[in-house]
Amino acid sequence: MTVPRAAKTQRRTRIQEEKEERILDAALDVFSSSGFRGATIDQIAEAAGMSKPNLLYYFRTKEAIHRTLLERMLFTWLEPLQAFDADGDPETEIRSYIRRKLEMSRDFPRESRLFANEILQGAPHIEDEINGPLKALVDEKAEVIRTWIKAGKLARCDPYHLIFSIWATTQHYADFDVQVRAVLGENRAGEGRFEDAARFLEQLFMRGLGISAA
Amino acid sequence: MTVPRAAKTQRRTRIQEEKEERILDAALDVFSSSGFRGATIDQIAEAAGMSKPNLLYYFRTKEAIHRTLLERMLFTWLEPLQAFDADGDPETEIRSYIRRKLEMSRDFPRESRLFANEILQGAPHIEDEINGPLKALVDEKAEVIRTWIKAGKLARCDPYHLIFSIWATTQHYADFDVQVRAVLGENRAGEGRFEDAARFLEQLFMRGLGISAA
DNA sequence: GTAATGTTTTACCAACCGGTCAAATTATCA
DNA sequence: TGATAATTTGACCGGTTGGTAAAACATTAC
Repeated sequence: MTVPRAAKTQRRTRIQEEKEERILDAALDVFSSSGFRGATIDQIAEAAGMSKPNLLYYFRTKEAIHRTLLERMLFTWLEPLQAFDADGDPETEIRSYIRRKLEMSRDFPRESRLFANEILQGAPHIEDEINGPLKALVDEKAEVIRTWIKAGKLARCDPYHLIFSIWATTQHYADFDVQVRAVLGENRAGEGRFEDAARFLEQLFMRGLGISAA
Repeated sequence: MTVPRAAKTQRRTRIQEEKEERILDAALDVFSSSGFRGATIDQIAEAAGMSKPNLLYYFRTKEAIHRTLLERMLFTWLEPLQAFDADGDPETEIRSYIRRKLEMSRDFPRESRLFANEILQGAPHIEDEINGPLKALVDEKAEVIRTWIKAGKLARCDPYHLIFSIWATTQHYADFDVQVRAVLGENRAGEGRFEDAARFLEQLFMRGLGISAA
């Protein structure tokens, strides 16, 4: 008996902590490469090195694992945009935003793919977050960009599509990694590809937005 | 008896033609929003308005449907890049490439998502196409871009990352449609969003690549 | 019209899926 | 140490899944 399944808000054993972490890590592997429906508990359990019932002792359902992963991911995912500072100057802010997003694609590709999978399938599990907090945050930062434009610090452009294009270009290196590697070939697909991408994107956006050339 | 299942290269009945088309259309719906593993034959059959065994009379396996869709899609998908003309001038070529890719995101979002799903999951079914024809095509066009740069018609930049960034920004409007709509809100998420995107992207790339301002 | 061919349906199967249960095992702590 | 609570396991269940078999039904060609 004893129903500590997935923690009762308090009192988490060392084992609980450890196993839950292992499950989430394994689940991130599986969900990010198969989507929610395509993933099976057995796959996750095997990747985590435990039996299915044992896994279900820590997370009651497949959805519970998925939900936990999405919550964690969303937080870190939006952090770089949070950092966007209205008082900073556009060049620094945009340049470092691109850089941070690119670093996230490099260091957390599975999280990026988890998110991509979720959105691709219509965001059934994070509809509220998308329509609520995420939209609010983007609205806020779009306003910041607009003030920069009004102050003549930035070429006139649609701030929403600017944000979309930064998301798209940076996340591409995580979500379409297989394609990027294949196209670049063995010589150029090493870790250096992120440096190359950073150089290209910074130039593109700096010049494209009428900021001093890169 | 009679084993015409999925066509014996010749002699296709009107009914065959018609039903296969209906199946592929339904399958595109399902695969593009659930991925290969997440899709079920039953879902496809229901969407196509026929029984599962009936569907399996036309396509022997789930994989056969998926393979057919991917083949068709890849052809149309790469066509715009094919059109990239070395003798044209960079401004026209790049501008119309962006425009065509954006139109494809608008008119064939399901195809875009089918492709995105496949790449996200590691491209298990189109590995060969990616490493072969696709890479070759990109290599060829990257060379075209390089000659433009050498001729001083374009700012110096990495042609591969240029192509990636066009792919990423345009396909974003199909693959991340749910997010785009949510962020833009009801007022600005109408069909006009593609016009806005086109305007923004053309400006970004034209200026970013050192071509006359948009 | 009838025979051959093409199409659809009903019934079915074995494997897999998410999840439960109760018993067995292990860790914790007084 | 022993009692108690935490963890792990194997056996199991009902529903779903990809796919088959065979017969009923429809269409076409002669």
